[in-house]
Amino acid sequence: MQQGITIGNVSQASGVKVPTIRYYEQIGLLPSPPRTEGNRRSYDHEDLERLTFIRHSRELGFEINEIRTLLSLQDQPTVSCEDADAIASKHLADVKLKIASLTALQQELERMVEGCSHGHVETCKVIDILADHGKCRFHGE
Amino acid sequence: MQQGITIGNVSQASGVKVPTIRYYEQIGLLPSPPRTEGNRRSYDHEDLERLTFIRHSRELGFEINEIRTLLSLQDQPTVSCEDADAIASKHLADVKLKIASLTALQQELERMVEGCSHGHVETCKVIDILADHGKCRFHGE
DNA sequence: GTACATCCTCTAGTGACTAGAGGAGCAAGC
DNA sequence: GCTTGCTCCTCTAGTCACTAGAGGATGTAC
Repeated sequence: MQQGITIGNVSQASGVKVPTIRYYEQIGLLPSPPRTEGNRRSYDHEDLERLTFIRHSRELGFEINEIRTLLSLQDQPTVSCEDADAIASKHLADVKLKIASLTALQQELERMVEGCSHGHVETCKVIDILADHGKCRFHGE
Repeated sequence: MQQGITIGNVSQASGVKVPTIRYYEQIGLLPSPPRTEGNRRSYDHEDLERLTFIRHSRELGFEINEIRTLLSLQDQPTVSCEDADAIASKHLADVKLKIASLTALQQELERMVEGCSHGHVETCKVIDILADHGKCRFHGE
């Protein structure tokens, strides 16, 4: 006789906000749980694990559709994990690119801020660099 | 007798797409240019500079509202550049945080991908780490 | 004159939520 | 039993910075 977990409790336990949980149900990422007599959602331990999986994946920057694939893979333990590996590898490559781009950006911003004369806008390096792309060393993305 | 630049040309020159230029006009980031007899937008060199400023700022990750402030600062050259400096400094701090977070994430993803057995999902590190937050060393953001 | 490119306006869609309205259910204290 | 206050329900609309597409007008090259 296992009684269900309320959405509030599953939210606390998983770290996913209540409206977000309902949103995940709406888009089919989380199965619709049974309801109580009073029409409240009633979750079990498996739902909590699934939500934790989702939250963790989101934290790691995976998109909802990638998570959809990862979740369906998790449900089929005997399948080859090639797909999961591909998703993670692609994601890793993206992250590396982003770090490189942000590092270049950081240098440019530092140059801007350090160059700030703390005087008038006329002589401000911040505005100056933004206005004239030629003075900028950042050409990332 | 200076004749106006078409939206297509100003788009090419600035690197901002045509619909985006119209969008910027709609939200009041770029002033509405005069129109030709045939109702086409007619830009001048100043508009091009402004657009370049916007594009560059967006590339550097500034938000539209920050750009609004930076642009209005640019228009008042005798004002103190404190505000511009504050915006850039805050942005720099954000970027540094993001780099730190992404670097932790990168390590975690590398651990996932390297640990992949290239076998079945059952023994796949990728799925394993996502499912069990305790096995993950990434607690960033 | 006829293709074809470019332009116009307008509405709606994207991703991943978040906010708010308006109402119902439930547990605790009096 | 009754009130208070919390959690829950559904639904719609808003966020950010664009992007896509419909349906039509204008401009230009041959």
